[in-house]
Amino acid sequence: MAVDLVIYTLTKKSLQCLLVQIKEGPFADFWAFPGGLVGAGESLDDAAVRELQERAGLKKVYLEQLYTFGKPERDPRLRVVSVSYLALVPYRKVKLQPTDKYAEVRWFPVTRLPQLAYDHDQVARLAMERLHAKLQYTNIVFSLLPPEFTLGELQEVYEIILRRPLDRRNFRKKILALGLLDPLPKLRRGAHRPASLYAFKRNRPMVVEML
Amino acid sequence: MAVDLVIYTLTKKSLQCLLVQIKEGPFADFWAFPGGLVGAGESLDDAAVRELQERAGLKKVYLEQLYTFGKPERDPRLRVVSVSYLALVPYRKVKLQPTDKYAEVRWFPVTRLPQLAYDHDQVARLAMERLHAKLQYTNIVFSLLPPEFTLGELQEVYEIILRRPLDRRNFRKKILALGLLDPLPKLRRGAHRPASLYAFKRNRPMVVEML
DNA sequence: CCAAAAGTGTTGGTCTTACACCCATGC
DNA sequence: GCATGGGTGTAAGACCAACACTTTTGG
Repeated sequence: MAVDLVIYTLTKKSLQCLLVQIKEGPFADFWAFPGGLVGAGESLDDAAVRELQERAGLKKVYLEQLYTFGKPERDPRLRVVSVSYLALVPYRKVKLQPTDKYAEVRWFPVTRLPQLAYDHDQVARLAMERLHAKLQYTNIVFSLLPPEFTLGELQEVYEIILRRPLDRRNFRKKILALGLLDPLPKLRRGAHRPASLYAFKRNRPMVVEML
Repeated sequence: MAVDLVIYTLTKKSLQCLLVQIKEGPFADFWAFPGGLVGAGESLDDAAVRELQERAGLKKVYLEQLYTFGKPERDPRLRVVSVSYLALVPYRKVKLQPTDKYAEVRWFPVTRLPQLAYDHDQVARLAMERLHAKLQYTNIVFSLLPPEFTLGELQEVYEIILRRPLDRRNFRKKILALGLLDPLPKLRRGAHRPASLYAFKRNRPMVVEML
């Protein structure tokens, strides 16, 4: 009984996920999603939270169960049923934890994943599908963003994950009409015209037709 | 490691699910969703298919994984992680299989479920939510219907599961426009004006915006 | 002839999409 | 002054919801 975590974050204008390089066994040197066995007195959710903490030093981020993989042959050594989880973390808060459990731990853009161990290519596909879908009918995008952001940044997140351009005027109209955002009396100043900052009124997952 | 099945069917103008009455242990006499341990060399999906076969004498129906429940205390005797599945079966094809594993096995309308063992009330809630959602954006309704049906019957299925009335003209327009149905050169004759029969062109789950 | 379900179109409102120009700033 | 992203409105078409009468049959 194990959990595996697909941990997504946004950085360098791309969606990335955390992978670990396996040290030993038949999949040595392969990359995989981080995971580990579930403790005897531990719930699945607890195990996922713990794993997230051990890898990224984070608690209290968006975390949901994805799917359970249970083909007997998925791990050639012994039977391991694995419950996969999807996590969304804001890049700024992540502190990758040093560990000798793995040869390496690092972020990969989801468009350039290496070959994955076990059945983790299936996991990767499922996680992306789920993320796509949930982005459109829930507000979970907040968990990838810093507390304050511009509408341009918000739109950029959608464009990166959905891989399609959105019309700026329509996007702003739609999002503002939902009334999920508080306009802040501040501006983000940068190289160009300053942009108003916004914050989510509620940082709690809700189902809302976003697009 | 166990699987539990929420098996839905339609009969007597209501949505019903199959429950079993537990014989022994702390939940003796309680009703629960049928389920059982996963065999050593068996995949989760295979275990679910087997369980469906053992209870309802059915293969090849719609079956999907729902969610995995893994709180250590969910079964007070020993830790059992349970993977729940959702199945949709056409009532006419079901042959409830005799068994002495349970005190009783029978259909309950989903609106009148008894108190359930373990965490099966959660399972019941989740299964209903999933069914509601999937009915609207996939064509899985075909798995609850006989091969030939009238538009009135199809509409009735939606009304029963979604628990809201639909406008007949709009419903027909929408469904026919999707082009998923073949009109058959036959009529269903009954007490009143005969209705044309239809069949799904493809009996394979697909994502389609049905409503 | 009556009850019951089948069948059928139109309209108004809402929602979605497409589209172009000026603005504020840093360099 | 120019390059860059910020900010804004409108019009056409698609889609959706509401609505009532006639037909066909069995009993």
